[in-house]
Amino acid sequence: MPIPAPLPCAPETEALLLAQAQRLSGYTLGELASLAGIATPEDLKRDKGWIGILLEIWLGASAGSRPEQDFAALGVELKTIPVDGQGRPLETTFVCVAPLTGNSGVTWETSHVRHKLKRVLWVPVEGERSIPLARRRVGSPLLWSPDEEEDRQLRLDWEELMDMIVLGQVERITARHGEFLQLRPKAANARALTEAIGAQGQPILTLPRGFYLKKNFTRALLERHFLLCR
DNA sequence: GGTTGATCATTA
DNA sequence: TAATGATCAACC
Repeated sequence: MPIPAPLPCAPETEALLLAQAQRLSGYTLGELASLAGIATPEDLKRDKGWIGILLEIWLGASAGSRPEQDFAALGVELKTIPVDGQGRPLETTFVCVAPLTGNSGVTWETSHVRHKLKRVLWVPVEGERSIPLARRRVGSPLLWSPDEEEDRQLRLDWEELMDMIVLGQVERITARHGEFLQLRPKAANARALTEAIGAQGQPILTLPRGFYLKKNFTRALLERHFLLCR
C-alpha cells in the first residue's frame, strides 16, 4: 500500500472524497500529523478542534473558518466523531449555531440544521483518553444522508426547540429537551452573550446556543453502517 | 462577537 | 459513569 498524501484541494466527486477517507483508516493521528508536517499536541485540552483540522487537511477541505459546508461543491459536510472500542460515540456532535432571533417563517425544510446534515462524511476516530492522542487510529468513514425516519426524528426535536426559542423560552431550554437533537451553550465562555427573545417578547442577552446531535442518534447511524458492512 | 473545529470537567 | 453545561483556539 502506498503511503497516502494530503489532498491539496477539495476532491471533485464524492467517490474521490470517500476513497481518500478510506485510505486514511488504520493510520494513527500521529502518523497523519507527521506526514502532513504538523505537530501532535499532548492532548486536546487546549486543541479541541485539532483532529477536525487534521482531517480537513488530509481530505482537501479548506481549513479554518468557512461559512458553508466543508466541501461546498459536493454539498458535503465533514464530521470527525470520537468513538470507543466498540465504535460507539463518546461525544455529542455539534451541528450549527441556533438562530435566536429573526426566526419568523423559518421551517425545518429551510433550517440550517437540515442543510448541514443533508450529506455528511463521518470519520470515526478512537477517542478514549487512555490512548495517547498520537496513537489513536482513524476508523472507516461513512458517507451519510438522513433517511426518512432520521429526518423525522430530527424535525420533531428541531420544531420543539425552535418553538421555545420563538416564544421567548430559550432560557428554559436545557439539554434534556429533544430526544436526538439538543440545544446547549456554544460559546467562548459564560461572558459571551448574544441577543434573544425574552418571555415578554422583549430583547434579552443570553448565552449563544448550538444544536448538537445526541449520542443515541449518531450511535444508531454508525451501527446501521456497521451492520451493512457485515 | 461570530464563525469554524469540537472536547472538557463538574455534577447528578 | 454518563450527560449537561462550560469552555478552548484560530480566524475575521
